[in-house]
Amino acid sequence: MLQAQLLQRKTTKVFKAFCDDTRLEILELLQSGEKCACVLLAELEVGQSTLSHHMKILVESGIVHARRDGKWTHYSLDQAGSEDATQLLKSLTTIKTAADKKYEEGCC
Amino acid sequence: MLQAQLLQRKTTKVFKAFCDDTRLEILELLQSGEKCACVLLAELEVGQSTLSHHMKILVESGIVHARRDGKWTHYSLDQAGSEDATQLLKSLTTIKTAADKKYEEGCC
DNA sequence: TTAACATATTGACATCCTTCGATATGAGGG
DNA sequence: CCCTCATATCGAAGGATGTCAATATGTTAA
Repeated sequence: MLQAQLLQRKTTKVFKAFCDDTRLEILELLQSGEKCACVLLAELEVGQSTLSHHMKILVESGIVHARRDGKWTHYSLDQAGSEDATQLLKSLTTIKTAADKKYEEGCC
Repeated sequence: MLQAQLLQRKTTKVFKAFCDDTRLEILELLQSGEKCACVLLAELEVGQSTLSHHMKILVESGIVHARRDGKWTHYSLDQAGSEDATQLLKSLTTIKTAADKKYEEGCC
């Protein structure tokens, strides 16, 4: 429901950027530098509204930066946002060797 | 359709591990060390079949390692898989400063 | 072998996500 | 002020995902 989505963690939003084939293609296109939406549209096999939807997700995740220039919007990889995502991934998957570790073998 | 899922990139599978609140909770629980499924089940507010479903996704993404011990299954963060995911994220978001960069401003 | 327990799988249902076509918004040029 | 172009938003359709209850599988102990 609506409420559930609002309560969803920001973290899931970040990683959803990488969970769709079309978005991965977009990221790969942006690896060679900033690109206009119309250029991305020409390279991809999706409709214009679909591209707009994906760009919104990418921008809101912080992975991509949007720069408006007149009628055009130029997109580029956001290095700061990407670094944040990397740190987030690392912290999620790092084992905390806490001093107060206990009950390790107490299963069931 | 079925075909579409089969053709989906392995990359999306990896990052889907981080795209659900319950799975993030599981990862956080595993940060303090290996844990039995029954322990995870006690800590989370989901049914047993749901937990099993999430553990399968986490294991198949490479982020979590499963160790079978009699009736019990112990899960832990897979450091190698996590490192792979981090590298994947980095490579997806790194700008390639290619020597043959060109047509930078050629929009539309 | 049977019973009890831990985990996995199945089927059903609701929600979420991707996609499209149609339309709205917004900017520039004539 | 209109017209055109670039992008965004809306509404609908279908596919993917998360969840549960029920059941299956597999392991240990009696």
